Amino acid sequence: MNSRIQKKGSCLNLSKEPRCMTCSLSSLCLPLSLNLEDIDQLDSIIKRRQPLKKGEHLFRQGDSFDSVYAVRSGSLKNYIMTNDGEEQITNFHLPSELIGLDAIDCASYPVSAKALETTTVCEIPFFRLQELSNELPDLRRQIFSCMSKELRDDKQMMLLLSKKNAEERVATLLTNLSARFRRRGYSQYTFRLPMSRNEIGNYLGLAVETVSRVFTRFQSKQIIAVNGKEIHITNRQELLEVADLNDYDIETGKKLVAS
Amino acid sequence: MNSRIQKKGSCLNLSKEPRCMTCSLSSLCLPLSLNLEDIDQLDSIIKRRQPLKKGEHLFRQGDSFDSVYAVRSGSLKNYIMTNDGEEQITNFHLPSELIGLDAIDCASYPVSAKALETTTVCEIPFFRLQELSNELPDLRRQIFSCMSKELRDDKQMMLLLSKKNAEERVATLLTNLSARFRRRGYSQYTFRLPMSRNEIGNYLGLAVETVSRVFTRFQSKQIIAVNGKEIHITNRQELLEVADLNDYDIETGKKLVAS
DNA sequence: CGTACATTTGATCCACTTCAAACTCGGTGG
DNA sequence: CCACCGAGTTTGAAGTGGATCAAATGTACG
Repeated sequence: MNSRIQKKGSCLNLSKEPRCMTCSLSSLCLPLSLNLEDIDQLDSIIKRRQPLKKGEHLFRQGDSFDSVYAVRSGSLKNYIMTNDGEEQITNFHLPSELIGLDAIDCASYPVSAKALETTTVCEIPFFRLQELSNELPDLRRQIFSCMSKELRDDKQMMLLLSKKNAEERVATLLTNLSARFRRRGYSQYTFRLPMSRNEIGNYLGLAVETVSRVFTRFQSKQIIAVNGKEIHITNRQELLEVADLNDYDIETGKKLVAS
Repeated sequence: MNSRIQKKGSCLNLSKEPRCMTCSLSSLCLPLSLNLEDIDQLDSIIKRRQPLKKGEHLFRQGDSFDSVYAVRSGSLKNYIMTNDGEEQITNFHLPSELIGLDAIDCASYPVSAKALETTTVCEIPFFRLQELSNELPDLRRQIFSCMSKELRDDKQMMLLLSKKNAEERVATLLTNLSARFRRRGYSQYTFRLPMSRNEIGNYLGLAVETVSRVFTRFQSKQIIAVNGKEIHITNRQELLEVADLNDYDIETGKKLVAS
């Protein structure tokens, strides 16, 4: 049995001196198409951090910007503040995902990042990443690529917030999380939500109560099984259909959403 | 009277061989902190295009990606399609603004871009921009900067769609357009909306009728004066307040939006 | 094992949507 | 020159999805 057999997702490199090359996330983090030599260089600039406890901030809106982060384990939320102190969650981050790219031309972070659970991250000092990216076109391309993907995700989020009803929103989130867990090597059918119902509602532009009711409705329709934060997707096909374009009520055939 | 006196906004360089250095938008477009030598190089890769007529596409979702564009005059909308053929407008673009950065790591454009009126653009072939940005760290930084700004704007849009009511949404859009016109050298108080009420509603996640009603309400409150697409901002202060956090009804003191 | 907090469930309310119809305005052809 | 057309816009009236309010239930944790 060789090291290739290790279960994905459970093989985080937790040694004292972790290195990008041996990190189990390397194929995901920064999805790097760098050659090994380049990875060595990237490795040399990455700083490890003490794990964050649930509720701790990685950084706050307004903090001076100096690093991008890659999530190694756990999860975080990004949020911005309205003038009257409400928060609006703009993203959730799971392992292998990058945080802080939207600050790249700023003196300070435009959003806050807070741990949803115990979380470890790799810190990538930006000024050094930038120096290094001057020499490595592939690395540069990867950074562009990450930002560009985030832009596209944002547009999808606008569509969701602007056009989708409550069921479609929740179904879209579950579908999305499922795909991300899968990509990390976890089950796409059974997973644990790292965020509270409140945070789901905040993110999706819904009241907590509505999120809860949709979960209940999905359960009675046998689409998912819910136990607290544990989710099991029972009928993936149906969930996908609800997420994408459930314009007509299945029972009545009546139109639910305007054109 | 010297050339400095020209009215800003009406001094677009329309000669046969326009150059970035002499373009009146140069201080805005790509907000370039490049030195003159660099500008010459940028200039050499920019292609000019036939003006687009109202309703024509600059590119469509799915078209192969090869250029970013800077708007020289006129305006465009970006939109994505839902599975059932509805459109969701994700952005409006006024002169000096860049289009297409969200495609940077894609083979094809993830959104469509359509002219709202007669529109001229500068085409910047991306492969050449990328080549050139390899040599010019400042240019590279500007591209990052533009993408990063768009990311931040997107988060604000999510907040709008998720938390703001109809009046706040419309006020936010007007405030935003006002600032952008101002930045281009036009009046921040009097301007012409390049988009229809329908497009405003689509963008803001509201029904056309709601947009129209808010306009009427703002007029009766003396916040703006509307004549078709012509907008005059009568009470800027009030408009800003409505845009930012009008949580309580001015008349009744009753809470309008949940916390 | 009890207190605080998260989630669920029920009942009511309301901002916005939907449906319907009138109106405005630029263009166009008789 | 004006009647007419169609698209865009406004206005009115009614309906509804989700928010809000209220309260019960479930759950984590010191």
